[in-house]
Amino acid sequence: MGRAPCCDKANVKRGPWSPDEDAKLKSYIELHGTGGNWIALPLKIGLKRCGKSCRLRWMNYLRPNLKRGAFSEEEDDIICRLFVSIGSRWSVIASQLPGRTDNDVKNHWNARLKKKLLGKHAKGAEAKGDDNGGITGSPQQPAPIGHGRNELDGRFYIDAANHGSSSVMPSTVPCLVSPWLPEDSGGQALQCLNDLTTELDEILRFNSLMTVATGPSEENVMKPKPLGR
DNA sequence: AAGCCGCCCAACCGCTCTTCG
DNA sequence: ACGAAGAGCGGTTGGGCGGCT
Repeated sequence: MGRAPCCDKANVKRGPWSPDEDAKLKSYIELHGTGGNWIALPLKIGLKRCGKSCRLRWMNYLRPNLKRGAFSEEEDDIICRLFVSIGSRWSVIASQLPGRTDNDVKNHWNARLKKKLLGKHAKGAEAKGDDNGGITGSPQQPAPIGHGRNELDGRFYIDAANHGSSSVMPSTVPCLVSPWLPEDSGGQALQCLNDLTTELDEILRFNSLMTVATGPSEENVMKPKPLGR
């Protein structure tokens, strides 16, 4: 027996949101908050939408202080660095980019940065005559670092950051990282990766402490340094 | 001008995790 | 301790749009 659906799909509107629906959702949440129950929210407002859909709309589009438009070079660097360190933990990566949502980051990665990364790597591999494409694992999925909830649950990295234990990096990492590093040997790549991982741990630990102490705030977010390319 | 193609973004789907009774 | 419900997350899809032929 499968899991029960979160809402009655027959009686729920799907597809793009109308300005009227946006206005209803926005004004209600600004006045009353979410009440901690997204499933009940559309009923209260009178929207024929799934609670999950409301949450998504609010988080990705209606929420205040969202940054729209093109990603800066600095943001690109941050995304690439974090992706190299923790894989496709978009919510974690987005938390380091004030005003950006996980969906934004994910879309940006899939649309641009992935190609940028793979493009650079392809060039490098070509030059070195790397018949494996230089990437350990699937050529379409080059960054399974620490990703996969069963094998190496993403929370491990957060826990490592919060508790100061060391991180584990699979042997795939140097191949993946190399496009974002200066021309180097494997040893330099590993050293650079270690620095990166340490920095990430510090950042995540810092942000975690600040969030606990003062609540989430843009000022409290510590950002990684731009990549030296 | 029209058709094709690729890019990009909003939204959906299905899964796991967390919380609560 | 256990199960159900809700929340959150990452992967995927579909459609609008602009550029190219």
